[in-house]
Amino acid sequence: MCSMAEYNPHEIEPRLQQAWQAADAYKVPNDGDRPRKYVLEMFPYPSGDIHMGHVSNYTYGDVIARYSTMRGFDVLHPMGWDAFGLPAENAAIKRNSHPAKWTYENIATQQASFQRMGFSYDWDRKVVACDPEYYRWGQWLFLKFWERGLVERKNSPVNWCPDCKTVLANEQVEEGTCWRCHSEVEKRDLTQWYFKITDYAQELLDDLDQLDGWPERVKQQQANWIGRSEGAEVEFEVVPLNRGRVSVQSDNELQAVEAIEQKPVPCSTTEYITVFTTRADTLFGCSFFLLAPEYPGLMEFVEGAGHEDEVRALVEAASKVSAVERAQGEREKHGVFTGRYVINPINGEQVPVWVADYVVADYGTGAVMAVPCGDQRDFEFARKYDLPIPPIILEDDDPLFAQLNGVKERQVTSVDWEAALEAEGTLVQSGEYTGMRGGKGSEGEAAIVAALEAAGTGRRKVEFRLRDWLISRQRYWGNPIPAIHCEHCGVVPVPEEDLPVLLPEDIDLAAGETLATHEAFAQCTCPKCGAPARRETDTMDTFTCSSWYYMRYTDPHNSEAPFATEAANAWLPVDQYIGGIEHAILHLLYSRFFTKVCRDMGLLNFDEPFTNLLCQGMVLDAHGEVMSKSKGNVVSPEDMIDQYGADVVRAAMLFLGPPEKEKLWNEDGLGALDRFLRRAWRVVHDLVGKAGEDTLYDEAAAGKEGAHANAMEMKRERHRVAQKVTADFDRYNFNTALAAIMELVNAASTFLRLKPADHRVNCSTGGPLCRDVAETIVLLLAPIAPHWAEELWQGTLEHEDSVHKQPWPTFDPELAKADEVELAVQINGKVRTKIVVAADAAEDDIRATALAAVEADLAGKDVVKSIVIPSRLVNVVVRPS
RNA sequence: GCCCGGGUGGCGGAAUGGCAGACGCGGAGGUCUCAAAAACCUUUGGGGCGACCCGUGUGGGUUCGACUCCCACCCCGGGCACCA
Repeated sequence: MCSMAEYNPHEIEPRLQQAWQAADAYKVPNDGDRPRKYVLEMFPYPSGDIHMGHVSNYTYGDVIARYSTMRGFDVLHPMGWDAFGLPAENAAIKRNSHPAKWTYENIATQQASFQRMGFSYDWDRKVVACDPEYYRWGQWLFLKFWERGLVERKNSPVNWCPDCKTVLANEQVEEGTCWRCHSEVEKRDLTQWYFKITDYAQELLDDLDQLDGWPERVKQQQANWIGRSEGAEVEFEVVPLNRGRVSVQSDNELQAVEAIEQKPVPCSTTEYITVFTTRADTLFGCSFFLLAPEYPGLMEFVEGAGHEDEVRALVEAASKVSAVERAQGEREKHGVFTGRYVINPINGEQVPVWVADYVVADYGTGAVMAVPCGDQRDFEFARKYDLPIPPIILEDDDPLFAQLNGVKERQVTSVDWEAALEAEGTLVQSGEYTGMRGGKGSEGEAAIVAALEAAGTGRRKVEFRLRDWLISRQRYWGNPIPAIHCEHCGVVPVPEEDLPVLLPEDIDLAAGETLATHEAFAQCTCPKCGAPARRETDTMDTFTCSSWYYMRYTDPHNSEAPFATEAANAWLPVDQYIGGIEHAILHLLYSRFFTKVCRDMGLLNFDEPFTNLLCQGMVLDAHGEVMSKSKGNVVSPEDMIDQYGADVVRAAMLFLGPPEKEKLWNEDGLGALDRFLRRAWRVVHDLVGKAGEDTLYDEAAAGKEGAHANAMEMKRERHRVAQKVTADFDRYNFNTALAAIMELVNAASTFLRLKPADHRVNCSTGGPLCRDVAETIVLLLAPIAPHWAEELWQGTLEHEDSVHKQPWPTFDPELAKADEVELAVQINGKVRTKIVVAADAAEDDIRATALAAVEADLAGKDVVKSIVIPSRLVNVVVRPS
């Protein structure tokens, strides 16, 4: 008997990592003959050292990848870096250095940490987004998108971050602040580049239904963000200024009439203003009409109507409201009358046009028909400015309903309600539609839309909240947009053969130099006419880089195309994607969009990039607080590896709880899992008879009898646990899988202790049961503690090959079952006693045994019935006799 | 306001409608030791000497039986939000 080596991760881990690297252990071919599985974790931003979020995310991915390999798959498990972006640029400016230097240094640091963690990546497929060999294909895709009409350059109000000195996409504004630096964003009118993601809005929404493997909340968030509304657009004819109004009903209108008389009548170019509404059923209740302060051509529209000054003042005031304030929700509404009128197409009524700051300019048409009786916002506005609130929809128990039920013409012109009726109701004072049900998608709505369609003044319309994706950034460290501005030819794409447009390396960012001021970069010739021209100096949003990197991994060295369609279709879609919930909208939505466009280009043959999505919960400190430098509660993965080794860190992370839940990091877990791996290490040694002198057998406690029973129990436990762990791995419950492995180790430990001395000889010289238990423990732990398992497999268990190339342990469900089972016996659902019966006992026998066991409790009661649940319990239902 | 999650011991967390609290942390007691660490053993939801009683956010319901399903409410977390 040789002496047992102590578990020493600090010696084992570096040695095995080198061995794996030397053997290219995790390289996967594109043309393997095993079934394929693509396991992918969201690639990191190289922001510095790795943190606990990385440890969590990539440990899950690694365990799933290793498990999948053992289950017989060729597993694609790559890693790369999302390397463009502002943090690198800011760090470079601060240190008077270059973003590339900072980025590549951090990549080296992170890669070393990942290797120390024992992650099984195919490093041959490493993708770095700021590498020209990668970003040239991002430019190529941009050109292809452009050819397909999915690139647009337009002027509109955009979100500008004054700190980051760049524009932001809608998705990158959080409560009116920049998602990175949380400075307040400003609205600016700028000409920018867009990807027309809205062309895919409907499909992006519909296909969420295909994503059975995605968390419900992520799909919900995307659906919310896309924000589909079914309704109708309705055209309101604009009353020309010179026609004016005949009757005057309010002071506001009186002012309007006076104004018209004083001013020359301009020639109106706008004949109709279109609105979008989901409540066409309430059209008869439209008593005023609203335009957003940012409504295009607003000032021309009000010119000459006598209220220009008020309108201008309101527009100015609205523009000063900060995005943060705007995001704060319910605010006091402000508006002014414009002096103009439009005609309600359903009843020919002229209604006054107001400008109101609660109308959102970039949703629908920026114009709204106001129905104060049916919309709370319009109601509040009408109250504030003393505008009429004609009732056209009522609940049947409304006192007014008795009076207006069936009344088609307007009798009541305004009501004095507390709030609008936004629910369903019956239409009144609504002409021929009176008496119909009103509400979203109601009978009344359908009838009125049909009438508008017949009259040509309205039609069905679907609106989306989703805006086009603003992709241009006024920053250096990004992928240059491959476009050229020519005085003669306009905006021209860079010819494909000229790609990549290389990001110049010589730039002095600290001195304020930008691509726009970098003349050597900006000056070029027009590819169409050859005249001197200027290059586009904006770069692309980094999210364009992360929208297709998972495609590149399938064919990372391709110099002819972003990837070979064959390779991509063979591996993709990603079978298991793993990442943080913070990307629920941004990255996941953009990637879905890219996939659909690439499909339409014929590059891919599937609709959705990620079949299954695991959103891991955040790692918080022991008190549930987010870890941050400012709070000083950040723990360093490197320090933990130094102290305990990677396998302990991995196991401790997994043991915290189920992956999708938030995890409270507790240092005690490291000690616990360190103890466990050491204990399991000793048990494996003991099982195969390599126990040292120091191994403690409790000879006194060892029973003289029952050795056979103990062995049977050990065997049962081995099969039960293998079955349980397999099921837990399949549903990614690694915490309970670990708990089950602990039970197996505990059982083996007990088995060794209780085993009579003469049996010990049998087992300790490699008895088949002990060896099977030892190998099962090692194989079950192999995905979680890869170094620990490899050392035991190749060292203690003396196998040639790697444990990570072994098939996953099998189990026999029959052997996992006990011969005898304990059942609870309940009376009326309360446990009274327990009985032990044969596992395959007949139901009637169980019932008889149970009834006999509780006989004393049944005195004076009638047994109504008894329910037998095999292997669980017997419930005797009684009633007093 | 609308839409998703989630409330279980001192703590992290387990439980296809079937004995609530697996596994681990922490606590208590013990073995070994001159002592300590390590390791190992016993014990540990609350109450009661005890037979027993009470316990999964609250209140109802369905069921032989509910942490689990249904209804209402409270609290916590997240998303959207003046989106017509």
